[in-house]
Amino acid sequence: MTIKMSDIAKAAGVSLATVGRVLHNNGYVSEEKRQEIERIIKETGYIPNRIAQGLKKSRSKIIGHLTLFNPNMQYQEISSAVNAAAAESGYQVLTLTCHQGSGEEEQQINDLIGHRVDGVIITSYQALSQEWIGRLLERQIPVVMVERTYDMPLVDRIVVNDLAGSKEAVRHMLHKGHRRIAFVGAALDYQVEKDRYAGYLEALKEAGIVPLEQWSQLMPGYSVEAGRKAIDELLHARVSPTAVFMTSDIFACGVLQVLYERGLRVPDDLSLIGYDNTLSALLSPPITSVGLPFEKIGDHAIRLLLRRMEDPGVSACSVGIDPFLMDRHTVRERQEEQSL
Amino acid sequence: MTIKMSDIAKAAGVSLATVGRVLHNNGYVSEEKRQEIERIIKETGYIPNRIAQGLKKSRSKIIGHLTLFNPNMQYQEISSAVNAAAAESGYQVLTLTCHQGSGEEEQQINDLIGHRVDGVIITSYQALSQEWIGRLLERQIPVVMVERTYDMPLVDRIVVNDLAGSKEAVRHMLHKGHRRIAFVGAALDYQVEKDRYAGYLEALKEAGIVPLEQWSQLMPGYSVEAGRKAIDELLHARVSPTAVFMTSDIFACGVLQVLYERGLRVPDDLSLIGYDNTLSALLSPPITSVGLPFEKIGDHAIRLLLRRMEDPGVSACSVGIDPFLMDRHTVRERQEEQSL
DNA sequence: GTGAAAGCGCTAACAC
DNA sequence: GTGTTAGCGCTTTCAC
Repeated sequence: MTIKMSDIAKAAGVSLATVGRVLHNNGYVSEEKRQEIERIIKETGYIPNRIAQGLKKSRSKIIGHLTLFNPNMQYQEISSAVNAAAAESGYQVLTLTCHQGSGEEEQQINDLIGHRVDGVIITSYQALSQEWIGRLLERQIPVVMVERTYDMPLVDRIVVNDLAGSKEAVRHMLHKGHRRIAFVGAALDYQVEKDRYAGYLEALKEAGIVPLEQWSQLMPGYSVEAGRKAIDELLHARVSPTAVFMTSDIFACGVLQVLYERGLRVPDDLSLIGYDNTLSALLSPPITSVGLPFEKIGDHAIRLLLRRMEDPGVSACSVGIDPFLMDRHTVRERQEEQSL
Repeated sequence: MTIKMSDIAKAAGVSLATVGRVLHNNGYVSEEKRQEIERIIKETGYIPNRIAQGLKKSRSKIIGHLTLFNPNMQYQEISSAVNAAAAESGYQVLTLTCHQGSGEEEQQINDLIGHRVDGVIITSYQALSQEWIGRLLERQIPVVMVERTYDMPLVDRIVVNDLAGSKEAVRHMLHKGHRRIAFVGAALDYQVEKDRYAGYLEALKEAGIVPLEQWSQLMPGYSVEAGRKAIDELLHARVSPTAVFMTSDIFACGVLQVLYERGLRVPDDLSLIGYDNTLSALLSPPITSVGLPFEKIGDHAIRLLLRRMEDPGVSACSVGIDPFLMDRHTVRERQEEQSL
């Protein structure tokens, strides 16, 4: 049998309430008894039963995190940041990792509700429809969405300024003298990808460049294979690009593989910039990538959740996060005369 | 207010017990009432409160998973597999990710105990001393260790047959005609690394080869940087190797970077095999790697936990898992006359 | 077939 | 300063 509060009380010859006062450090307890109770707690290694606390207080002190399994590591990074931030506020995180398109949503949402989580963070969960989120809201469970968000009342959002991120990346290429710049991204079904594509187009527009249609490779999803296909197309373009901006490091993996096979070098033969700043550091060569401040994202997510727990009716807010460019020198300097 | 069992009972005009019988599908309930109760449950979207269930049954239906944050993705894979296996048995997983050497252990163990997890899976947690594991055992919480294990009574283990894995990798190189084969691993503080090194040595011994001391690069830890340093040493060896076996894909990242910088190609100039089969598929070129069957590991971990929950006194057992060689053709065929 | 009731371990309002 | 007590939502034994 595990030791419980009443055991402590009995051993110390006091009531449950007094033990409770010592544990929560509130109310008056004589110094003498306090010492004695603390001694017994330490000695017996008593740890309060969170389940009982949860039942009593209608707070589980557990936060749910719905995320995707993904070969890229950004979700792992966010998950880690969320865990750390939650722990600081005395919460634990129940992470449910969904495999895209698996139809596990209902079960997962029910599991979270069943455990009476105090809030839910949804990270880049493309597959999760508003209906499921509604199930949480009905029950007054605060929800924060990260990166791929819906504009729903009562749902707070953390929005990465992807337009600025991709614009900065493409501008970096422009400053280095590139004018034939290609884009590799996923289908424009989601806001993130729309923004990243818009950033690309805007930066070019500022420079007075109209990109060839062939230079925009919009792939069905994020994968190494998609990266391979994209670069294959680009290398066969009527006018081939001198630089390629990709909306995910996972595309970069495929791109680098094809270049490697053909004996083309980065940045000598082609300049590259990726996105997420996760895998990019591990590749050959390590590539410049747009990075996200993961800890900041985790902190904000928890903060928004806590805010809404205190005041469930507060109107939804949207926190903007600025990405940064992690330069690993994979954009080559080009001379004027070389440009198109 | 969330809806609860008594609400269902009231709406159906029956007692709590009858609703309970319907929910758990045991005991006799008239078909009529059953239908009515089921209808109301569906209509109201009632979801049982796991916290109350947990308190009553002294079972949280939560399993703890202690793991490491790591740029390699093996833990993410294992985590995913554990989640899936747990879900199949009606459990959820509370994953606590530790950053090596951070001293978070006590807090994390206490959190798990506080939540009264029904069992704990410990994955490759080099930093976790037996003392902390003892805290769990004292409380009769079943523990399964994966990969880096201690030989403790009542602790079940999942042991990867790393000796066989690395032996197979090195034999593969030998079959292809290599005789100058180098080893890049982490310090031999842990059994995994000892086994992997032993497999390397045994395979060479079988072939009657005595490796140069310089060919064994035992690095302080797993990192890209360590991979870079190791290959640097190997390229400057008195007699340079034609093939390199690495105990982690993360080393391969660094190795490939250095080779790339020097214009050396894989497998033309150097043959490579990695370990874990995670990052290896993403690199340029994708490299042959020793892979672990992650789902199997997750399944076994959960199975062992469930077994011990039923029968806490059962003697500790150790499940062996065989790795496999994922061939991506990064070991070049060598002619006889080229060998040493 | 169905219901009443005790109690899981803890919290907090209230009484002394 | 300290103790008593009424639940939190559910399970399950026992009685009818």
